[in-house]
Amino acid sequence: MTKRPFADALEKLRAVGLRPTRQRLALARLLFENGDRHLTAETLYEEAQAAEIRVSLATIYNSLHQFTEAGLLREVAVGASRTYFDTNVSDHHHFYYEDCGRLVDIAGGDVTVDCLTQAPDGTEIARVEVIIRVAGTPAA
Amino acid sequence: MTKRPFADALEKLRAVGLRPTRQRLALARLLFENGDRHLTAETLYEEAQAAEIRVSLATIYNSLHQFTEAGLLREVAVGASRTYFDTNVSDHHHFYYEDCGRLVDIAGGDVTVDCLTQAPDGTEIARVEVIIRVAGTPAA
DNA sequence: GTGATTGCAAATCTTTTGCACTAAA
DNA sequence: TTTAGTGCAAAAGATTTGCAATCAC
Repeated sequence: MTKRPFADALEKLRAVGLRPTRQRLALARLLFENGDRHLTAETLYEEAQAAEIRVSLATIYNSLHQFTEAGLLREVAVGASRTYFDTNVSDHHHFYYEDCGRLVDIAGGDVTVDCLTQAPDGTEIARVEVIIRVAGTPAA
Repeated sequence: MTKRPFADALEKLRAVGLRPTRQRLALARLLFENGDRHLTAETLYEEAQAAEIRVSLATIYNSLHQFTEAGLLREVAVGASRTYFDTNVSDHHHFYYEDCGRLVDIAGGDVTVDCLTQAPDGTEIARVEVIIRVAGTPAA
């Protein structure tokens, strides 16, 4: 990590043109100071409460979407029950542990996808998403 | 298709041990008589109403899940807004048109996935799901 | 008959929205 | 000051649940 957590979060927000409010700064620190993470709005909300950060659930949702739009987060679609956000925005894929609902990154280079079928005219590929669904729970 | 739609639906339900009620038979016919389809509970409900089939939304949900558990349908996770069900249960993947929300099958053989990372001990791969997200709307 | 299935309406859960209040520039 | 951002509480949308009525066997 870094030794200037506050300054880093500030810079991160400024870089994408988001006004660095108290809430956004605090959430950015929770999100980005602890390496690659996968979390839901509810998870982040609980973390914020545990850290005594005063922020509403509505603001959590707002921030998650703004961060995503700004490219600081990525949405991962695993199912219809809730939305996961990934702090790792580099090109990579996921294991999804169906029994515990956990997501685990697979490094981008470790998965190769070859598709013989073209996207139709007038369209272009936005992203290729691979989810490897796993039964059972990882030891970790 | 076939020339015995009713008998086929009946057989399909019997084969998986689901009691062939009026509702399940009618839904099975809607689902399986028209080739490969991707639909949501709401979509199927509207179709049923259009076809003058008396069935409640709760029963639609029940049936979709029972059919899925029985292996007659497959759930496709594209996002958190709603659940899609696919009548094609063979090994294949999907294009997802983000602008119109449509799913299109990609034949199983047309996508190759190579993963160098193993699933952890004590777990096993249930399914590999590839979704190619496409911006724009297909001509069709 | 008897247990499975259905329909309805209410409940639940996640996410969004409207709007008055607060804070950043 | 001026505009963007926040919190609250209500609304919305998808799905589930409880339970009495109905149906398949």
